[in-house]
Amino acid sequence: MENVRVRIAPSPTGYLHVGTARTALYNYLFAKKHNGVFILRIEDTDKARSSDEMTEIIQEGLNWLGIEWDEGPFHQSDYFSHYREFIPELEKTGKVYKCFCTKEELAGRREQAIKNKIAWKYDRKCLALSESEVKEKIENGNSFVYRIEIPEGKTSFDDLVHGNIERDNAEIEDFVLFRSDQSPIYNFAVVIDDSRMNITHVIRGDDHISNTFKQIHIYKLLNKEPPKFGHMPLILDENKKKLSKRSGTVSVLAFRDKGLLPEAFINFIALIGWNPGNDLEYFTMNEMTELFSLERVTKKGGVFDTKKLEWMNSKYITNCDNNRLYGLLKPLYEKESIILDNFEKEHIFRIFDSVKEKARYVNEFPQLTKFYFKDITEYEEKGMKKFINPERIDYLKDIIESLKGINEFSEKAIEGIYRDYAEKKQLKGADVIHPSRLALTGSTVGPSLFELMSILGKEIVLDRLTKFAQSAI
RNA sequence: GUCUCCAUCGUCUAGGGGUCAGGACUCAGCUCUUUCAAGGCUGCGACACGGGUUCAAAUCCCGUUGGAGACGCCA
Repeated sequence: MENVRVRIAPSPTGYLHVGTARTALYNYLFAKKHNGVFILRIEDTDKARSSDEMTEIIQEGLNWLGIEWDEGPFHQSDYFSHYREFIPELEKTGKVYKCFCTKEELAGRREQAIKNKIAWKYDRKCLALSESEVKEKIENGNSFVYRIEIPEGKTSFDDLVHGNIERDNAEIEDFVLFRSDQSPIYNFAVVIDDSRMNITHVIRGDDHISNTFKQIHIYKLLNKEPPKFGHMPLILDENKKKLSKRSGTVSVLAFRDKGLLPEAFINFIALIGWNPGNDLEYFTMNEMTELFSLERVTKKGGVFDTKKLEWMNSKYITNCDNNRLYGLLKPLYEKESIILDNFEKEHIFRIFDSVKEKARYVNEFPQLTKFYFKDITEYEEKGMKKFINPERIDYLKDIIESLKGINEFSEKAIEGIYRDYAEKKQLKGADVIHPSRLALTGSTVGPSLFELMSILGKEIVLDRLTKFAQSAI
């Protein structure tokens, strides 16, 4: 494939939508795969709803995900005054006409049609206007929009994922091209932009299929060659509805803030609506680029399964480099008044390693590892009832004495003490381990006891254990 | 309502005339184990329905049903 040029054209609505992110990903992958160009274009025709800040948020989201664009961001609004330059050319075709129907009139007739159970479509009232009538209305200062006259026949295109899609033109209304203020309507602006930017493949969501028919008519009117179109299945919520704000979290950045790793998110989202054709489902962006093809995009809408996303994230966390985690987690720990820089990096890394495979979200780390940094003030009640009794406190006291004798406070040495003691006293390991865990972490769950003791260090361990033994009962 | 798209375990999906219909997430159980996870193993679990074509249909065709999307001077 030559000179592939693709784009995403999000409208800046305040956040980067999950669906937009996946569209961006597929476009990006497609471009990379074919050594093409991926363009970011901000669809900010609707001035009232757009701002620079929103545009930045979109870029921030894309950056976070590692989706890089080659050109842009371009702003549709920068080109705003140019669209109307097409009006004379359009009028010359004779396939565009002025419509003087007001919004109110239209709304009334539409309502009536619905009442009569007739499918509403613009009724071409103004197409019937004579030249003099048009002139008169203009002179009277009536405002008008431009509509396209859709010819009879059928419109079809060869969709890259669905195959041939056809629609009777009778189903397509004479839609508006320019508003009464001469600003272009979305479909027109898109065609002009895509055409100007030499977009070769328009890869977007299924919800644009009906727009595609309209856009094809605009291409025809302008005598331009339309690009290839590929419509991919929508991402659905748990109710199988198109993923929307109502569905819950749809903002990509919100997932970041929740503690997701971008690779996990990308990996997960790629798999809704595409697969490499084998059992592989854990891969990097580069691997994905190799594997990707439009032919393997599925047709059925896919549900966004948070459980699977969490599983994916936990896998990525387990494999995440400690240095990177450190950077990610530093601010999170600071919120808990824990300053990571006050400790040896090696020490911190051991702490990370001890909980890595438990975390589903990066943000869980501070809570999971709090006991390493702070004294224990509260002990889990259930655990106290279950594991603590006078006898066990006596065991603990014995163990404290033995622990004192260790020079190198290693996992192995510590385990030796516990095992020997349990054996000597004919106890189960659990009888001595659980109370210690409780004393050291305040909890019944956590990393391996011997590992966490070794990380904690002899001094703190003896201190906490002793305090506990003295005050627990 | 009209048009368009879609239809394999609860979810993501593989398979596209002959398969024990495979994998992953979830869930359950077992195992490992000092706990929780992780890991390993096992299990539950699907071709929407009805016709056709064919020796043979989850797979091809038609229909039905179901679901979704689009129907703005929004994008």
